[in-house]
Amino acid sequence: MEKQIHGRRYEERNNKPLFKPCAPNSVLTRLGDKWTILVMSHLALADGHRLRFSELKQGIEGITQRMLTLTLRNLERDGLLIREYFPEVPPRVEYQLTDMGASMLPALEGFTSWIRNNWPSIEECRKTYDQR
Amino acid sequence: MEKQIHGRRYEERNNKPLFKPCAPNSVLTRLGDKWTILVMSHLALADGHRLRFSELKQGIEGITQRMLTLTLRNLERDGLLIREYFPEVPPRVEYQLTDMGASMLPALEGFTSWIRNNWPSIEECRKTYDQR
DNA sequence: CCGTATCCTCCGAGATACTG
DNA sequence: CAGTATCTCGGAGGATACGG
Repeated sequence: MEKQIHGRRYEERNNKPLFKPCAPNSVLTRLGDKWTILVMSHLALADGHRLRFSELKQGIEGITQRMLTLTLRNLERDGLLIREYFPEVPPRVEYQLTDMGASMLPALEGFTSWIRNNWPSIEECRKTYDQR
Repeated sequence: MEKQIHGRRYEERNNKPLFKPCAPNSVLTRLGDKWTILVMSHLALADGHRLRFSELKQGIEGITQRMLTLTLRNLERDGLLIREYFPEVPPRVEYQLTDMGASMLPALEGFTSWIRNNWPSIEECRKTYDQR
């Protein structure tokens, strides 16, 4: 029988729960990396108005060309944004969120506010734990 | 001036947004790793009833002693669970979520369901993208 | 039983340089 | 302008062995 706790599926074997790693976790993994949320937030702020590569780069402190490219490619691969290439000289490339991409950050907002509310406590716990 | 989009803070410089990496993102990073959510889910299922190290290990498919230990230590460090050591022979160690820990997965549930709803589409996009 | 100690491999991610 | 191509380093995470 398939059961769930807080949206996480698990099996029951010999009356004991069994949890398994699963692929959809890769979505959380991506969101947890250093740049993904910043890129998506910048695009969300543009709100349908497309942004150029250079605009994104300037709007995200410390990101390198390479990491921006990788982050954008991953998001494109997942269908969260659309890349549009204009073969001009010099070249121009514009990015915008897909509908699915635009729906992602709002869906995350509940948890974002949990983090904001609990962050001071977490930081405090880390300090306490680390001094020993 | 401090502004926000979907709970993400950013600055405004020369009328352009500027996003920066921030420390609270480490919470998402941890949740994105391979084992953290599985460990927390198992503890959440126990619902206040404490679990032994070996119970956790048996209930999470494929986890090694080392990774379970590391995951538990990180969660303890963040104040999300409590570790209780009983100096018996053989030794016994029990774990349970703190109140903050117990509130975490429910806060994440909205986004979990977003993932579940959009996962088929994401998988499809990846396949399409990968064949070229 | 509940870990720690080693060793190893792989990949994320930064720095830097080059190009259509 | 918007990228690749290399190189490098460190840390995540697995396998295995040992210890209180």
